[in-house]
Amino acid sequence: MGRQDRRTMPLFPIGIVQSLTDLSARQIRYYEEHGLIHPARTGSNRRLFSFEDVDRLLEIKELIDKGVNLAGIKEMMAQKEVRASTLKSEHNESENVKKDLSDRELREMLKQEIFEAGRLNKASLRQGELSRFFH
Amino acid sequence: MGRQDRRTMPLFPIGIVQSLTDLSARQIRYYEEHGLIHPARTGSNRRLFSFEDVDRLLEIKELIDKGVNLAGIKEMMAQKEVRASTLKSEHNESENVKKDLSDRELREMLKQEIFEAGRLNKASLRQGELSRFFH
DNA sequence: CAATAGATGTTAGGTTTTTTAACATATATT
DNA sequence: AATATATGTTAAAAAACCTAACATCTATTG
Repeated sequence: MGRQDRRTMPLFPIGIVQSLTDLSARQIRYYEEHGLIHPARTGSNRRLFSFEDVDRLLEIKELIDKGVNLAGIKEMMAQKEVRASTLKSEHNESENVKKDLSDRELREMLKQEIFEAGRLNKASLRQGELSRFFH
Repeated sequence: MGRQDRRTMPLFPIGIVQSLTDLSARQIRYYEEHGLIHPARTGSNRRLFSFEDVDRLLEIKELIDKGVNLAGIKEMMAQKEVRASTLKSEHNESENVKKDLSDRELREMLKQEIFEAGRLNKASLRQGELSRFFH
């Protein structure tokens, strides 16, 4: 939960996001207009982007560079969403299993999870996604 | 090196830092004026704060809340600096030692380092420092 | 080929944020 | 009582951001 908050916490105004993604403000707003991203807003209507938003923009940019049009990108994002929630529900199943384990086993699994987190972190640096880069 | 860049990369305008730290802009600028933080500037002279800067501000805030005055905080920061560079040079020594190890040993140490990174991460969540929170 | 749709650039006018500098205030120290 | 410290408040200018409109370029389609 905490980790999700961090990925989705609104932090960056559009200017920072421009320099982070090398996209123009026009492009960023256009992608929002077409539902590819959903940045938060401040009380005074400024856009505020999370790490997750910036990640999505970087993915969008890559696909744009490959010649994929917005419809295609939208579709790919949607499919990715499906895959993610599938994985999540699978993960939840294994979480339920955990409920029946002994303390010792739990501690062992926790150690392993922390280790895996670190390992994944390292591995993901290669694919240039920002929030992973920053986590 | 990459990790250092991430901690020190200028990302946040002062407005975000205000909401992140619950300090007033006046306070933040005053602390800069007195050398407690050194935020970067954009080409157009706006302050841009890194995770490290925000961390420092959170530390400053804690000390302020404890009644420490700026001179005291400055001193504590300086001492902390000394401790950090001591640790760093110690770390460098152990890095030098590594140069003479076998591949197998190197791989083992790397695993251990990654694990430690994860462990430290967890532990530090309690003390409310932002960049650790986000790493 | 002409018309249309998609993606981005550019411009204009208005609002918000940030900056520095100055002055005000409250509290602690001398 | 005077001074120093820390912060608030205000003003004016510069920069960033907002929406909306119009322009341009490219690809597709009739």
